[in-house]
Order: sequence, then C-alpha cells, then structure tokens
Amino acid sequence: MTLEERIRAFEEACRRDGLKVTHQRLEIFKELLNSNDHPTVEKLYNRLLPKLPTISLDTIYRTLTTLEQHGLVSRVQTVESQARFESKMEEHLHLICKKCGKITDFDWQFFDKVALPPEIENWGQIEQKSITLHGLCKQCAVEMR
Amino acid sequence: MTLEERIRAFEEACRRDGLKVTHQRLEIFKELLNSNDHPTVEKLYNRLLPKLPTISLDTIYRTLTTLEQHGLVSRVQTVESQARFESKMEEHLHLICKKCGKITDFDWQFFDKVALPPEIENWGQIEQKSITLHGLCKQCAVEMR
DNA sequence: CTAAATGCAAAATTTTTGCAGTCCC
DNA sequence: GGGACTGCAAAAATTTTGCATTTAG
Repeated sequence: MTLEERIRAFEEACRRDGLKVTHQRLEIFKELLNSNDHPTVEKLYNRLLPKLPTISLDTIYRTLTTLEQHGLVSRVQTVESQARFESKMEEHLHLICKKCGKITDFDWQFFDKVALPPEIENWGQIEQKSITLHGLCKQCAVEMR
Repeated sequence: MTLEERIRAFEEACRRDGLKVTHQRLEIFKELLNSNDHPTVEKLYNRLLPKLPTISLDTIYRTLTTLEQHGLVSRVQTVESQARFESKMEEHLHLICKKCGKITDFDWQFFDKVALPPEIENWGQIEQKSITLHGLCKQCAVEMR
C-alpha cells in the first residue's frame, strides 16, 4: 500500500467505525505514517505545531487512544515512562538500543508464523505477539570506543 | 534455587557491586521475590508498609532503579503508564490479558534457544529477547459471557 | 442540526530531585 | 568515620478530565 492508499484506507476505516475525519485526526495519523521513530506524544506535538498551531497535547493523547482502540495505530511496548506510537499494524519485531533508546522495526517472517506451545491454551486465547530485542546499536557501539 | 538461596545470592551480589545491604533494600527485594504479579511501585509500597511503616515511594523507585541497573531485578515491558517489576531474571515470556491486565510468566524453551536472523547483526549486538503475548485470559473470557 | 471532537485550563497520576539526617561497612 | 542510602518535601514529567465552543456528517 502506498502512503496515499493508507490515508484513504484510514479515512474509510474512520467512517466505517463512526469516527469523524477531522483535520487534526488526519494530520496526526499522517504524521505518524511519515515517522519511523515511534514518536512520543510530545514529539508528535512538536512536529505538528507548524501545520496546526492551535493543536494541544490532550487532543493528541485523546486521538491516539481512540485510534488505538479502533486498531488504526499501535502503542509500542517499552520500559520507558512515555508512551510511544506507530502506524505499522502488521506483526513485526522491535529492536531497542539500550544506550540511545532508538526503536527500529524488523521483519522476521519465521516468527510471525511459528506455532505457539499448546500449553498456552490453558491460560486463554492469544490474539497478538509482541517481540522486542534489546541490545546496543551499531552507532552507539562505535561511540563507546 | 530456593528463596533462601536467592536472598543470600542477592546479598552477595550487592556486596560484590558495592551496594549496601540496607534493611529497605532487602525487604523490597524479598517482597518482589514473593510476588508473582509483577507489581507496580505503588503495590510494593502498600505491601511493605506493615513491615516498614516509614518507607517512602521514592525509596522504592530509587531502589528498583538501582537494582535494575545492577541486573538484580527487571523492569517489565508494558503498554501501561505505570512501571512494573519482577525478580525472575531468566529469559521467559509474559502473557498479558487485554481485559484485566494480569501478567503471567510462561517458559518456552524453544524460543530461548532459537537463532535470530543473521541480518539483525547489521543493526548491532542483541543482548536480550523480550516476548509478550497478548490476549484474553480464561477468567476474563468466562466473565464476558 | 446534532453528536462528536477540540482547545483551554486545571487536576490527577507517576516519577524524579535536593537536602538533611541516618545507617552500613 | 565516611560515603552511600533514606525519608521528607517539593518539583518535574506525563496523562487525564470538565466544560464551553467548534466542526463533520
């Protein structure tokens, strides 16, 4: 899907779910679509200010929470205190650098398809896997020398 | 390792790293050792109050951060706004219920040993894997009917 | 037109910090 | 005894909420 198509699909999904396609929602979604750094609310806010000078942090919080509930964006699992978001909804891994905190996407087909151990059924019904690998990214490794 | 042995090992590790084995540190660690619910700082605080009436939230925050830096406890990756901790340091999965938020440990030998795709080396050096499975636990599934 | 969404301000929640006194080694 | 640790209070950082106004459908 091209970016254009993803925006179109977003608008349709909103209408289907009875969510209004407001200027703010659209811009927040587009900004997230153009970001590959899994931004915090604060970062999105700063990036959006030039285009939407009157937007507020609470609108971004509310919007992302709503979009998350409707499966249109994801909240990224981290160990930090600030929430981070992404628009990529397909299953994928995250690589997180312990030093700089950067989060990088990584596709690993094998894991997307792997069968989970059957004993998990005793716990309940799994809907989604989330895998994160922690380590030291190349850049930080270089800087430490 | 028995609980006794784990406490002994904790004390030794502290001494080895130059951390003082204070009454508070020991009690915080023991409380986490006895918890299997990956408690928040707030929960630990409430559980510790009867034993340590003068302990404060900031001491627990500081202690857990210190112990985490020394590899003696882990901060659990979640999507929530409150930090959660555990004392189990071996690699293992977490099952998180989307409804009640309960976090359950699960061992999956296969995944502990699986080889990561070699392309990851382009990113850097992986030190640790973290896998979380999200879904609906049995209890919540029953309650929803 | 109407229900939903936004922006503002204020509050609530969660975490961090400075500093004086206390406690391990 | 000395440096590390704790508790207190206050501040900082992050997220949520109430309400009047605006906007999409």
